[in-house]
Amino acid sequence: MISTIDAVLLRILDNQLQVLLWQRPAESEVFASHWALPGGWVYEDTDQTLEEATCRILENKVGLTPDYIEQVVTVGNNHRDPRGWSTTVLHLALIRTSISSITHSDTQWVNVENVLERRLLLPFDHALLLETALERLSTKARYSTLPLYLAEHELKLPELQRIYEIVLGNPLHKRAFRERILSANVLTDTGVRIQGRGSPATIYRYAPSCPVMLFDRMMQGAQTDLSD
Amino acid sequence: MISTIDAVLLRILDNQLQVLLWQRPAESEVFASHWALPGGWVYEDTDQTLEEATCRILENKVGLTPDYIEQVVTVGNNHRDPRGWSTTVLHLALIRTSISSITHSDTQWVNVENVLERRLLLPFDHALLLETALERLSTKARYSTLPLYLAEHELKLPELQRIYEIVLGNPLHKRAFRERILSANVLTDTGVRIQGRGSPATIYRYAPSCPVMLFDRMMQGAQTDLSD
DNA sequence: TCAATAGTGTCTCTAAGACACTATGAA
DNA sequence: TTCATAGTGTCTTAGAGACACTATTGA
Repeated sequence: MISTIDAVLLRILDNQLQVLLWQRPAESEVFASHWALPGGWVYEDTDQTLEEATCRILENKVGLTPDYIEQVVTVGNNHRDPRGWSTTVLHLALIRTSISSITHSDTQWVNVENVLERRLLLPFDHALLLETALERLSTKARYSTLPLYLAEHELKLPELQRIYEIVLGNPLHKRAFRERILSANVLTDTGVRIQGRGSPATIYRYAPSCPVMLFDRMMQGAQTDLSD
Repeated sequence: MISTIDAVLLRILDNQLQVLLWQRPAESEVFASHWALPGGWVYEDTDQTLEEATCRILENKVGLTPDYIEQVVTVGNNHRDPRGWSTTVLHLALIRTSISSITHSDTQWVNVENVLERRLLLPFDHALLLETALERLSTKARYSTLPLYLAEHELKLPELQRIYEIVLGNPLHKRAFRERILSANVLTDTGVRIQGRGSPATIYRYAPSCPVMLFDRMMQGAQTDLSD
């Protein structure tokens, strides 16, 4: 049995979700040189656990250490790989933009839209895997602080709201959003105020190791098109 | 690599959650004749998908076809099986009591408490797997109609409330519970009223194939000890 | 001065929680 | 008649959604 690990590693750039793709080696038996989700085999001799294997693959093949990794689902069947029965453990990984750029040369960040709208075709069932991981992210964004892992350690609330809106695909109410996030008690006011185009914004900080906090209501988002 | 599927199959009897255990063969290399979670290998020649393999294993080894099966997590590491690296895809399965009894002779239903309180020791990491599956069930019970799959197709609302309370481990408010469940529109009033000790209860019916409906608030349960 | 941005005040609405109440029928 | 059980009425509460408002500062 072919047994692999795949990762959907996401970041936010220019108000868009981007996924990291990895170029399959030119000597691959199938889909040679195609751009795919980064993945690899478990090395039973050196990896103690699946989690360890996932970290190793991301560090070695891609060169990144994401702030957050979560197992999404395991897909196994006899048609996803032309070579025969194949199983993959799919992971969702999030990284903040500021540390996302130093990757290996056989990788590139692409807007997820390009894959979703079939402008960029991925091998195997990787498009479906991407969709599954994105669905997990947007579902959790409705009731948790998970998208915080896409933000910098020091951030402005409007920035974080924008991240949520990108992940959810719809606008949010500024008032409700602020109350919600601040009530989770993961952000501390640094006291710094940053001046931009308008009124100065408060800079908050979150602990890199802070847990994902859960709310007990889902956010629906705004019906109207106003986010402020 | 040893790659298996395991299932936590649950039912409710006598106001208790029960899990189905399966006796490992006497000739097993490890944990021979021990009671364990039912599981088995994927047969790449005959199983088309992981889901198919899961159903086959439950039908062949146990003799049951659960109403609901969901993948929970995949656990892989080098210490869960004394023989070496081992991966298992854990599933949560629910079955209604009335069809749960005709099982193979090398199986038995036991109260989950016996495992959780270490009165009954399971081999490998099966106790941990059981806890993981139970946590998934109780988490989902807080915001979905999932526990309906533990109930009969025709049921009284107080019965269903009791099932939720067993799964959640705490009492619920009758008023809020009724509104919630009925608002999900999965139950239809059969018009039948059943008389028991007290006032006659309305019999509702759910479609065997009805989807798990999600609420957008979590149920907290009652602080006080009243459920009616 | 004006436009863009951050942030607050406050009203409504919905569903959960709290609790008392009525209705029914077996023991 | 009593009491266990099913089911309803209605108030409170918390938080999301709606929307208007003030405050600050760069262009």
